[in-house]
Amino acid sequence: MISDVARAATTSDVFNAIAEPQRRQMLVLLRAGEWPVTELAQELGMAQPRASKHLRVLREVGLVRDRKAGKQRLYGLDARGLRPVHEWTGGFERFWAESFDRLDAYVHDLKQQRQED
Amino acid sequence: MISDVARAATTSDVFNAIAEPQRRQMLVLLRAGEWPVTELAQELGMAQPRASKHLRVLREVGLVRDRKAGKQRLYGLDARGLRPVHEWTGGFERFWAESFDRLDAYVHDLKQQRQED
DNA sequence: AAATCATATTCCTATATCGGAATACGTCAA
DNA sequence: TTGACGTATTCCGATATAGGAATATGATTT
Repeated sequence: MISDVARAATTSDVFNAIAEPQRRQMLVLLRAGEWPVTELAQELGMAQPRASKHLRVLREVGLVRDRKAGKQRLYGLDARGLRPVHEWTGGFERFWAESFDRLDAYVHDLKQQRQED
Repeated sequence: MISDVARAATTSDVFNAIAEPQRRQMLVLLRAGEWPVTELAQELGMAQPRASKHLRVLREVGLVRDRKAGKQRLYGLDARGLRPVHEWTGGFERFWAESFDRLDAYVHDLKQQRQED
């Protein structure tokens, strides 16, 4: 009996995929073009199996595509999946400008509060 | 001896904080203004402790601020932390337009390849 | 102080992940 | 076929979470 409780969504969505710093680095490198696993690994200073695992996650969420190229396997970027993330955060754009004022007010209130304690 | 290996970064950064769907929903609700925990929980159909835990994560990464309001504690949005995410994904903007073409070509190649197998 | 309402925390369990090491798999060349 | 090279997978171990339930903490009112 496999309980479905505990950890809801997993690495199978883009938000989770890019939550890992090293995977983000990989995506950045891939903007320059296609890379074989080994070179990516070397560039990022990680062992090859580790690179392969991260690439697998990226592939599973569709951020990366691979194709055979002789002995090698070249990984390439498919950035379309990042668009929803960009748009989601974009929905907060007007707030992070606002936040400054609001925050100032907030901090001000806090100080008042402290003095009153 | 606490090994530092295993899971690199944790919930202590924004990317991870927003990797959780429910936390994203919270942030969206918070755009409408400040909310007490209980109402947020109810709106999202989750128990109060759960909401508190998620809010704690959001607070720790700075996406949310709270202030006392009588018996209640009102949570408010501080969207500034989302800006880096927006900008990071924005760095791929020109690629997700491109991707269509590149992908078409890719898929085309794939078909060729399959036929040759 | 006691009761009450609002929120945070703790304890426990199930699972998800990351990393390393070893190894399996695939492909090309001799 | 056998090497050799490039890449993926499997098998650990350690840790990070998420959720639930129960409980502790805070603040307000009577």
